[in-house]
Amino acid sequence: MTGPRGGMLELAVLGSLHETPLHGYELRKRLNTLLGMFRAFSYGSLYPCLRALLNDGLITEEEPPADTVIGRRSKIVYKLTAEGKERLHELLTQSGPSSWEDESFGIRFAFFGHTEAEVRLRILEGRRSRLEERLDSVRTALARTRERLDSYTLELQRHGLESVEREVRWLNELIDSERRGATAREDPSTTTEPPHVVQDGTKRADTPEADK
Amino acid sequence: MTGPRGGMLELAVLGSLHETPLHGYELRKRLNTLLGMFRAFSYGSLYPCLRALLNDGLITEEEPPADTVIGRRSKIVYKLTAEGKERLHELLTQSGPSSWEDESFGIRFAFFGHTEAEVRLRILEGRRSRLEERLDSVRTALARTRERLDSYTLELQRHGLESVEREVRWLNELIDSERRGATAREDPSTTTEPPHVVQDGTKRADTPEADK
DNA sequence: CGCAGATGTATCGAACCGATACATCCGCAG
DNA sequence: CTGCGGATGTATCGGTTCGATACATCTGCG
Repeated sequence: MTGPRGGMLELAVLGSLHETPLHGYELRKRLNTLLGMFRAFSYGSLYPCLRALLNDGLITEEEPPADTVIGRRSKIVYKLTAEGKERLHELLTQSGPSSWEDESFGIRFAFFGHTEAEVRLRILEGRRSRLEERLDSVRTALARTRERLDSYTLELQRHGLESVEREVRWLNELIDSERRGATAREDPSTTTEPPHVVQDGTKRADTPEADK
Repeated sequence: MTGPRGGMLELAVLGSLHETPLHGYELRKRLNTLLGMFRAFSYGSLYPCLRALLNDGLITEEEPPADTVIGRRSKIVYKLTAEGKERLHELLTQSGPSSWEDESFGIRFAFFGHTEAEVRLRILEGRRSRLEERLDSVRTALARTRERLDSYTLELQRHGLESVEREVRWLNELIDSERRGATAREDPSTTTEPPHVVQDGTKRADTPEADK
């Protein structure tokens, strides 16, 4: 009812504004830098989202400094409200299937610094089983139709599989790293320190509740 | 006005139906197998697209065999019309910026077997410069904000960069391969032979036609 | 028999993109 | 000083696709 606010943009915006107040243009740049190669939001979604968040009282326009010329209004700087912070915390606590899909995972990961260790682990494992599930289905489909595909299609499959296998290895390292760092100490006061990434080959632990 | 037909689904559907007539359900499976890990269309886009294509006369419902029970109508098998083939050829000839974006490239590549060598090369090179452009912008942005990012964000950036660099290397190999094979001989009559694509070790020659 | 799971067709709202349109600010060449 | 191009900045519109859902049929199996 209140506008476009079910997607990942909400988290992305609230998460960004949590650091410091920003206006739309800057917000977009920050966001797309933050997400690197994973995602790039456009104004076509950003501005409607800002309006909806404003409308719901999760963000407000920041007061301009008093020395501003009266009739002038150019930048519109947004900042989080108390309700916005609450909502952000709520979003960062969740770890449903919507956290480890392709479009969402990068965003969740980008805010791992503000996410509880337990949630981080669930998301990483969820992402991993999602990918392994996909690997399975593609591999079996490939085995059944092997000789019917032309070389280009085959090459596409091969590259795709390799890429995903690579991401799974990456996730394994991250999960190992999380587990090692997790039980070490319990200090919720400081901003959660990421346990630095170490490498190891194939690790296989069971995963929490795959799909649906 | 004719419905959802500007996207990649049109090419995907026409390209798939070019091989053999199919009904929706099977079409989707074929498509998602074809595209491997790159993409997965849903019914929510597939059926509207089929309706639009039908509406435009690019595909038709295939006549059921005469021995079908009268009142029964379950599967709806679609096949390409002459106009559809024409349109497909038109789509396969184009090579605009829309060919090398993330969502489109995989689909274009999947049908390289039916694409002219020159077009293939343009698409591969377009994709490559698109990715390099992105690498540049992320790398410079990273250099400017290096110390402001937490470890998780940094790790995300690192992984993203590595993935894209990997894809660029892949493209380089493909482009080399295309160029080598291109000037070798000139035979437009036969279905375009892919120039020596990387082979994979696993041979699985059995499994005689289990699918229907 | 009955029922679970694959097959099969279909729709709706929500999310997001790409293009586009403007307006303002600022450095700098003429 | 002027004007002009490019970055900054706000905003919308149409169109594509997803995710969830609904429902009907066919098929193997205990």
